[in-house]
Amino acid sequence: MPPMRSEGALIERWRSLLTSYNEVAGHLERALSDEHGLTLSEFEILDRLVAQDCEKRRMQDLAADMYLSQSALSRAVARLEKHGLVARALCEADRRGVFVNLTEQGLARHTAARRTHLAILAEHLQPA
Amino acid sequence: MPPMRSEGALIERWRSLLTSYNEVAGHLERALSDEHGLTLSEFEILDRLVAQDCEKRRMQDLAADMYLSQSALSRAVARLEKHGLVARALCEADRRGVFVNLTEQGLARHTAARRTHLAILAEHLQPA
DNA sequence: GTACATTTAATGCGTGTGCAATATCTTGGG
DNA sequence: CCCAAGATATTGCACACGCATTAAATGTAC
Repeated sequence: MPPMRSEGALIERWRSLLTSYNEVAGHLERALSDEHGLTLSEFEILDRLVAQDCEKRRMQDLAADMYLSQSALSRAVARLEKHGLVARALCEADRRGVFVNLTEQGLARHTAARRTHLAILAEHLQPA
Repeated sequence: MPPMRSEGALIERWRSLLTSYNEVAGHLERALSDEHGLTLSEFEILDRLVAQDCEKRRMQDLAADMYLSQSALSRAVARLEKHGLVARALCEADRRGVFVNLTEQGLARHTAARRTHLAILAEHLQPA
């Protein structure tokens, strides 16, 4: 059996994580939605697209370092495309794959939203 | 302007929080649902009911130290009641209020689910 | 005592999510 | 060449959530 003494600490850390996450995520989602019309997931996708190099923009590559399920990612990208922030393109080398490319609008939106993002983090993410 | 040097660290801490949360919450929700038919929120409600003293079981008191919105809490409690795990009772002193009481079944379900909860935390919650 | 504001919980509604099933394409074996 | 197995992305479906609204009870001012 695992040591009993660690259970309390384990739960405490989880509660702390849960509280911190919900505090920050709540404010972040509201702010991103109200000020920029973006879901947190949508912002995270844009954030990865501006950072990653061009070769790594297929759906599966996005999915690989995100927390979203395959279907949620697919729909989030569909929403972004519908609003003109990304463009999907067939991958010619492997026609099963789909490339996701940032548009000018998408880059601009991310740049604007990034300010809000940082402001909310500075305000609500505990320093330790 | 805030110091630029802190921005990177801020984002890094947020990313870390996001990753940890989703890792643990994902496994936790699956396990609680598959093995005990409980949502994470429902388990958290039960968990608070077994811990709090009798005077603090009104909806608003539950809401006070939870991350859920008022409506989400209301519906979660409704689900728990529908499955016989809690019972709602009118508060006679202030007939707007609603008391939430754990049933025998609710206590038993929590006891069982708690094992799963701890096991998942031990397995997926990073030690630091 | 009646009218208005406040508090408390429930409900209508739209939406983002995960799971399972599906569609399309690629790869490997015969 | 063809067909089964695997990989990749999308879609059907049920559901938990938040926001805004509503319903009911309490409190307050006149």
